[in-house]
Formats: sequence, C-alpha cells, structure tokens
Amino acid sequence: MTTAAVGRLVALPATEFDLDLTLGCGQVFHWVRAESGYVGAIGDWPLYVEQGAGELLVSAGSEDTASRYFALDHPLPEIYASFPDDPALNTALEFCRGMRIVRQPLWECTATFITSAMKQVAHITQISHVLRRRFGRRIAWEGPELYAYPTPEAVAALREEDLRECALGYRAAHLLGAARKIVEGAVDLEAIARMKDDDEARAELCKLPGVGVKVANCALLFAFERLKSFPIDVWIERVLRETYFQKKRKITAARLKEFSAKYFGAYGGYAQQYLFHHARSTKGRKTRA
DNA sequence: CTCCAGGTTCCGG
DNA sequence: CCGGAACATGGA
Repeated sequence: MTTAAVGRLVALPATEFDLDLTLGCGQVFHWVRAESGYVGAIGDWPLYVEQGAGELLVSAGSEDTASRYFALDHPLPEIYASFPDDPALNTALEFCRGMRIVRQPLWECTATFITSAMKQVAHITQISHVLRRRFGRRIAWEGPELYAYPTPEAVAALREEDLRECALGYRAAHLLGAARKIVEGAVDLEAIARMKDDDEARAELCKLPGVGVKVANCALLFAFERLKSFPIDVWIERVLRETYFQKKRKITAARLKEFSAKYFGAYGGYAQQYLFHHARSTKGRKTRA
C-alpha cells in the first residue's frame, strides 16, 4: 500500500493517546496493521490511522468520524484522577497510559461480543474477519480490502448452518437469534442508546440471545458510552479475587459485582480495561521480586 | 493429550 | 440466589 492509496493525512491533536494500546487491548478486533499504522472500518467508513507525536494522523475527510470513534474528547486526566489509589491499578495505569475506550457502532460491537463467549482474543478476531468477508458489504476505497460488519438484516437472512461454517460453534444460534430479534423490532439498539439508566439498558440488551451480563456490559462500555460499566470476565475475576479479596472464600459473583461498582467509581470501565489489558499482557511473565 | 479461552443458558438445591 | 453441566472450536 502506498500513502497515495489512503490519501492525504491530517493530524488531529491527541495528547494522552496511544493507538497501539487502544486498538490492541481487546475492545475491538478488526483493525489490521498497514504501513506505519492501521486500516479498518468505522461502521462502513474506511480509515487509515497512524500514531504521531501528540497527535493522531488520519485520512483527510475522516477527522470527525475518527475523533468521535477514538474518543479524543474523553478527559483522561480526570478519568485517571478518579481511579482509586491502589498498587494494582497504579501499575495497570502506568502500563496502559493513553489507552482509550473507543465508541463502536452498536450492533457491530454487541454482535462481536456475542461471538466472543469462551473464545480467545485471536479467535474472536478471526471470526470477525470471516463474518465481514463472507456476509459484510465490501467498502469501496483505494486502500486494502475492507468489509463492513454484516448488518442485522444480513445476518438474520442466513441459516444457522451458514454461521456454523464460520467456526462460531454454539454461538451461531445466539448471533442469528439476536439479529432476528433486532430486525423484528423486539429489541431496539438505538432506543437502548437513548436510555438514561444503565441498568435499564443492560436489561434490555440481555433480551438478546447470547447476551448475558458480561456481554451486555462490554457492549455498554465499548459502544453505548457507559463508562462506568464493568465487565467481569475470567481475567478480571482472577484479578479481583487475587488483588482485592486475598484469602477470602465464598466470594460470589454478586459480591464481585457489588464491590467493583462501588470501588472503581464513575469511570470503572476504564479501570476495568486497564486491569484487563495489563493482566493479559503480563501473563506468564515473571514479575521481578 | 489436557487445559483454557473477554459466557450463556438451563436445571436442581 | 447459588453452583454445575452442556455447549464448539482452536491455540498453547
């Protein structure tokens, strides 16, 4: 790929922004490295993006779309100041400084996390690309091949068998059922986005097959702009138990939920993602005594 | 081969 | 409310 293929680049001021962390922390799965940056789609909008010094370089004409997607308006200093002051979170913060929670398209994010159940990040990425290539719309631009995530309508029209062929396993029925409920109008993602109350939004999302509390919380955090939302997966549960509940037994899921909601505060989702990425990135490595 | 992965759903105490 | 088991697939 040449730079000419992605057109002229424009610099967006972006202090406290780390592109590698933001795209590599496991919140979004379809961006691929190209040139000195990444290419990917924001919905059906093609984009090349590159880290600059204190700025983000994006294809000309994509400034507004990119600014919103990469959440350049999130007040990171304020968010960091809101974090509880404890060693585990401080370590994660220094490791992840500049990582932002992006604003993903509603369906794309919800669907992706439906397919994420009991899957490693590498496999979630693979599934995302296969679904896009097979059932998504090809995006016209001069850069590398890009496909939009398949719409609810496109997925709803498939057979479960079509999805099983994409290595979705038992998640195929979930994704198909979710798409159909949305197409039928039984669940309205845009309406959920307008809900004031996070609990109400979560309950509505959980009406979709394949969406339980954890997947709903991921969608709320990564797409519905609910920065307090605190998804508890196997990694975070491990961190919580080992860091904040040492030696205590019989800590139920309800107890973990109650603790995390109270302890991590208004930007709990940011804290969660920093703890998550740090834990995953340092797994298996010896910690200096 | 065994174990585990950004879980959800269904079923018994 | 809580714990177990089933559910698919692939990487380590």
